[in-house]
Amino acid sequence: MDNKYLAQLLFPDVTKTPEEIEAMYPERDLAEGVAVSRHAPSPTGFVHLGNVVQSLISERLCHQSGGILYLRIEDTDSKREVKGATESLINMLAYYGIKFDEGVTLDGDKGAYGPYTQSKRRDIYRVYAKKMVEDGNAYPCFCTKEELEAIREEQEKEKVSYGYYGKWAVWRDRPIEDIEAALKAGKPWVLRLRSTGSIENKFKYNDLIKGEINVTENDVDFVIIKSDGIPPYHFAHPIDDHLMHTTHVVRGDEWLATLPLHLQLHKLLGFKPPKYAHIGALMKMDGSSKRKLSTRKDPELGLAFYKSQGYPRDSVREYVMTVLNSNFEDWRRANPDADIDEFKFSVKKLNPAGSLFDLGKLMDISKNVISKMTAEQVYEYTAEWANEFDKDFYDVFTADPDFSKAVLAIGRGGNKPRKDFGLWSEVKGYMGFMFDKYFSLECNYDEKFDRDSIKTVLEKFVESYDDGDEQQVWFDKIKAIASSIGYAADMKEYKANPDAFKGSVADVSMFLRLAVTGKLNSPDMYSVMKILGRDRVNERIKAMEERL
RNA sequence: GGCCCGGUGGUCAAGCGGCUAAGACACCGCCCUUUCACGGCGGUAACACGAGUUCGAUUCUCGUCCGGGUCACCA
Repeated sequence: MDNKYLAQLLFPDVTKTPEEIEAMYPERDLAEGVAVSRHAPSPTGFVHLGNVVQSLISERLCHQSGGILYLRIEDTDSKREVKGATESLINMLAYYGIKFDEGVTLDGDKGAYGPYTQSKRRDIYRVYAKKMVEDGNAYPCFCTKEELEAIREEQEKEKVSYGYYGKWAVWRDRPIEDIEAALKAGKPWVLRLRSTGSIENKFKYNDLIKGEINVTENDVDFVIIKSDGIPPYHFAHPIDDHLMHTTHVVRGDEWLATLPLHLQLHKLLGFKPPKYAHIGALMKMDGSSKRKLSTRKDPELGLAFYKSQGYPRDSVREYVMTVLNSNFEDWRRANPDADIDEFKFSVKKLNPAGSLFDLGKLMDISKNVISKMTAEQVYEYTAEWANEFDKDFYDVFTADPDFSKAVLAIGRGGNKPRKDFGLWSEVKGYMGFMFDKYFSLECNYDEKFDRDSIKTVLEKFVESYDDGDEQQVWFDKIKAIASSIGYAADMKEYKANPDAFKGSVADVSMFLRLAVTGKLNSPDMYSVMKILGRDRVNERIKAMEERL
């Protein structure tokens, strides 16, 4: 068959040559060993934690070596595309601190290797598709969906592996006349790879993460140009990554199965394949078994969820890092204040299996991250979060910034900061009582304390409270009250002989705490009262007296 | 089902032929404490199973089992 003739027949619109395209994508001027990688999601409208994991690995790989990271949008499947998805993708990745050097941005493409959106690269792909035909590496297939289904059914019956290969590849060796006739009849067609591989041939491949893996050559004539004229991922990937000079590809290990195909395509196109790093998928507990995190089934694990729950961006990053590199936590302990990017990330340390996502651990990390922030930072982040997700609280919280910041400053700083919350959404529960609007009694006094004692404590406190008192004076007064009603003023004394007292100064403090904050746990009472001011403190305590 | 990947405590995770098998989270105790916290100390708890190689296997090999992934004109 005359391949040139066939190529012209199939792609009469393609006039450019691969050489001309190549000329538009010159070698990058980078030192040897520098990584160029990309994050290449498809705009399905759902940003997953897996996106952060993947992009973070790529990002470290690139920036640690002084290389380039770019964002490419893989939208070759128009059916799956969701409007506005690209935008939210960009926003979300930016929110979590992934910095791209080039690629798609909110203001269009940035960089000299674009376009970075696959749907805009149709003409480029077709040049290579035409070349594939010219080289005898591809041919048109006019099978209908029904015919393909029939083939599959037959394969199921014969218990052979599925796919368009060997004798099942019915259009692979059709004479040119048949093709011309089908074309003339206006039948839709796809372009298929004329696979040169055989499942008899196995070879070893060295994956950056999985190490040496056994693979079998691909013998399936995969579709490389769909009937809409656009290539599927398999064909767009080698072309894009070659032209954009990608050196490292980080992707989920669901791609492992098609690695032979990708390698084959690179070879046929005359490209040098990038290094692949296949990472295990993030898992989730489903009943009693693990399963891959699914975009369909687990919307609650999308990034939008974390954001709306108020997980600090830095926490998510720290958490992902601990999952990726087990020595990260040790490093963090040794360098508590270092920038996360100073950590030496290593792909070799990546766990080849998928990890189960651990919300509890994330929360712990989050609490630590927040505990290291200044009151100012906590205020800003909380306000930012509340402004989007809890408007009511936002208004109250930001009405008097200094007041809020003063509350947030309690127990902050020093080397043993409080760790009360790990989510911005928890700030309201933590300090809401400081605002009359949210103040309420969340619990009540234990039955074991007699009401008269409580009442006496409250009364005496109001009588003596002066918000100008130094903390020591303030506490001495509380101690005095404790002693006066038979409660131990000194914890040591109380512990030594608990039966000699009705309770301790801790209990007395609790009486006051509940009255003033409505809770059993709260930041330091002295500071709380001082910020609240004498009037409001007395007001609340008196209100409590009346309830008793 | 075929093919591929994986299997250390509840979870994450060190370990690369010889260890009482790290550490972190969670959980449970105790201690510290001028309240609430923070913190400190300690505890429960694991090499899926069976062969083989070896003087010796969590580490190597094989089989079994289990889990996951993939078999599209989706990525």
